[in-house]
Amino acid sequence: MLWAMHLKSHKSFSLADCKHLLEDCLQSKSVFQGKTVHQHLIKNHIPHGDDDHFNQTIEKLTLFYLACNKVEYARRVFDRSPRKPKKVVIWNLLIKGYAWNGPFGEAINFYYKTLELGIQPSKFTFPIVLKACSALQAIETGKDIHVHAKRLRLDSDVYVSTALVDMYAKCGCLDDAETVFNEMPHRDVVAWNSMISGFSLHGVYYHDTIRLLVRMQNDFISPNSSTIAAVLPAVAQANALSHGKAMHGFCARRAYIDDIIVATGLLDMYGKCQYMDYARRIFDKVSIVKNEVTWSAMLGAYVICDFMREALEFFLEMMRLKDFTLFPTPVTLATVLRACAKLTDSSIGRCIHCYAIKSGFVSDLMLGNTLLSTYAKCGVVIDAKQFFYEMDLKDSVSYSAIISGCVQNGHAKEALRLFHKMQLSGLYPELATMLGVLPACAHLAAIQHGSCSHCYAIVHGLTTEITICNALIDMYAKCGRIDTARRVFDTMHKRDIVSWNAIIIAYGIHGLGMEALLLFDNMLVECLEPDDVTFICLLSACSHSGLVTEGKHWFNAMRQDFGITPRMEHYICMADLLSRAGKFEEVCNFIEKMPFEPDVHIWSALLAACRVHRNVELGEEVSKKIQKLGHGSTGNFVLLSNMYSTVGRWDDAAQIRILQREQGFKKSPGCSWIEIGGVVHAFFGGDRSHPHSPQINNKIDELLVEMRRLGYHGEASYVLQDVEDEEKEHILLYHSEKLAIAFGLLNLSPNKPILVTKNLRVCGDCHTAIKLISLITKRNITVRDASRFHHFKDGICNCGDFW
DNA sequence: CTAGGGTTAG
Repeated sequence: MLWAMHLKSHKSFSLADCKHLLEDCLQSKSVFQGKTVHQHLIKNHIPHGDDDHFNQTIEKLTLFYLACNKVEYARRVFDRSPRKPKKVVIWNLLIKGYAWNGPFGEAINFYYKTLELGIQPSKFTFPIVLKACSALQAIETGKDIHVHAKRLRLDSDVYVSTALVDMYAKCGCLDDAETVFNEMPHRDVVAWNSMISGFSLHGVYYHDTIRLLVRMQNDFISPNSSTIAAVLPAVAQANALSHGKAMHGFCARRAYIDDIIVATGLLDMYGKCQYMDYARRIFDKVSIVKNEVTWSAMLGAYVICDFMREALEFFLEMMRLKDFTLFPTPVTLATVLRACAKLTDSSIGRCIHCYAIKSGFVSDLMLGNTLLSTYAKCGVVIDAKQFFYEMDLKDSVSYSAIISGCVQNGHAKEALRLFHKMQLSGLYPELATMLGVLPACAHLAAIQHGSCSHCYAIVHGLTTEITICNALIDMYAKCGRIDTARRVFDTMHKRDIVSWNAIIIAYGIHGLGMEALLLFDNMLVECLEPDDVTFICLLSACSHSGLVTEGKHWFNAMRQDFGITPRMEHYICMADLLSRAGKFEEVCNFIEKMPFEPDVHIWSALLAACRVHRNVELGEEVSKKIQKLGHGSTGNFVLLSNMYSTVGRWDDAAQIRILQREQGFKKSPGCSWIEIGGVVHAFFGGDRSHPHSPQINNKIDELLVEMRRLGYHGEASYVLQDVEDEEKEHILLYHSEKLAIAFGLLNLSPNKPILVTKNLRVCGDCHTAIKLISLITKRNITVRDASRFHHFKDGICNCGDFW
């Protein structure tokens, strides 16, 4: 009313009018009207009023803008007014505005500005500004402010000291938090809650959290619902079901269960402890209104407990609810996406993506990162990459996700490129980043990148993490440095089952089966329970070293002595072990007695052995079975065709190749690579694209002369094309592994070992040739192929010519 | 109160 009157009369407002108007604005929250009054005040009244008037007016304006959630306007009150208010209450208001809604740095800036102006902070200033410190994890600033509080003797105030405890705890400085906490003259429930939630937040301190909870009760302070809500996530993470149940009982007695936050916490705890029924019962029984967090937690419980169908149905149920106060949030969507990733169903993922776009959530960083990793986990790495490039805000999680996504889908080189890009963009690699980078180095056998990553991990204190060491063991082993892998293993102060599995298979792929068995014995001596993966590692190690008796023994023992039922993978290892050893009758019996239908991998293992042992009849039979299963793969066509060529049945070999082409299977080209000076050089068969190609070919010709003298003639059977023998030798000479080795001989000093990596299995002719090259050049040559390491030395390969 | 990236085997 007043407002309209004045607008019509074109009269200017008096100071009293302004105050009235501001009250009015505070009620209606009309920013526009408030701004008009603000401008008027600056023009006409603020410069002339006395201090009291000035302070009152500024306080009202600030309050008004903050009530409208307009911190930036509130700030303008300060910036534009001709003098600065001297009352700390007013400054506290603005600091509070920033400390609650950000940008948090401004809260700290304004705090220091009050100091500059000689205004003494009050006991209300400290809790506010400390909140901003914890939001920014600005521990140094927090400590500085702690000193100020001490100087003013405000640090013993219960509000201030609780805020200090909270700040230290949230910044991870639990020792400092506890010191302040212990020095408090008396502690109320809020102080206890700050301390407890600090420990609870950093999930690793579960026992300290519980210890505090007990201490709290000894102090005759009873936990309230906030205490329980703070502790439950830690209980959930620690999978401490018995504690969780006790808390459930406690909550029921105190009727805390009617608090939706507590109920959600309990539900989530049961879900994470795999107690689906209890979780659902809480969800159904809750008498108060459930919010979107409760729904998301329930959805998460379904996903964790592996009830995927139910999870998706539950999500649809939530979408169908005709409740306009309940919508899926980014967290809900991220949880459904986890279900998609587990189901490897990218089509549902795409639907969620669409929904996210429609509801304006795509720019949510957490959701974006989940979406990105879902695409990668579903194997559609192209979509993952596209989404990654289109994200306008990326953090280290985004990079970690795309790096792992690339590695898991076989794009290791791309992963290293992205890692480099990440560093250029000023983001710091974290634990999870390195857990993506190290497997990339392992895949590429890029030892220089690998050891650089190792250095990075040491400098950043990551080598205390078991997971990092496990990845390092694998990386060194796959880069041919079995000794370094062992050193990492030996110097770990704590090992888990993955560490043992990694080192066992490391020896396995290097053809050191006896060492692998010895390590397995050590593991049993240390009273560590082997798991199903351990036996896959062990059996595969036996297979690579032809340890048939030992393999059979442990295969039987795993069920009888360790209570582990063999999975398909274990049967595949056994089929591989027996057939490599040429025990065809035994392997056929073994397959017949399997408790499930043999899959394509079983037959592939057998087919590969048929080629090595030239067992054509069985090979043909096996190949028919593979065809029947409809799982023909390029590798199997190649094996069969190679087998026919080996025995000189060229027509049949050609027939298979035609069939392969008809069915649309392309042989992936053989590719070998070698890392020199941190650069990975890759070669394809007959490749002349490398700048040093002439020198490489000269080197091969030079070697050929000596190899011929030692009786080498190209093993024509390894050439797929039906061409003249002389030409065959020519094709064989420029196989990718030979090119890479020649390049290594040219570029590495004689005392350095040569490591070449190949994407497929090494070809038989190359195997013979490399043995001779190791003899002629007196060099140790290592070739890592798709399944294992071949160490060539003095004309012998440690695989014993079986691979 | 719910929530993103992650080591071993085939």
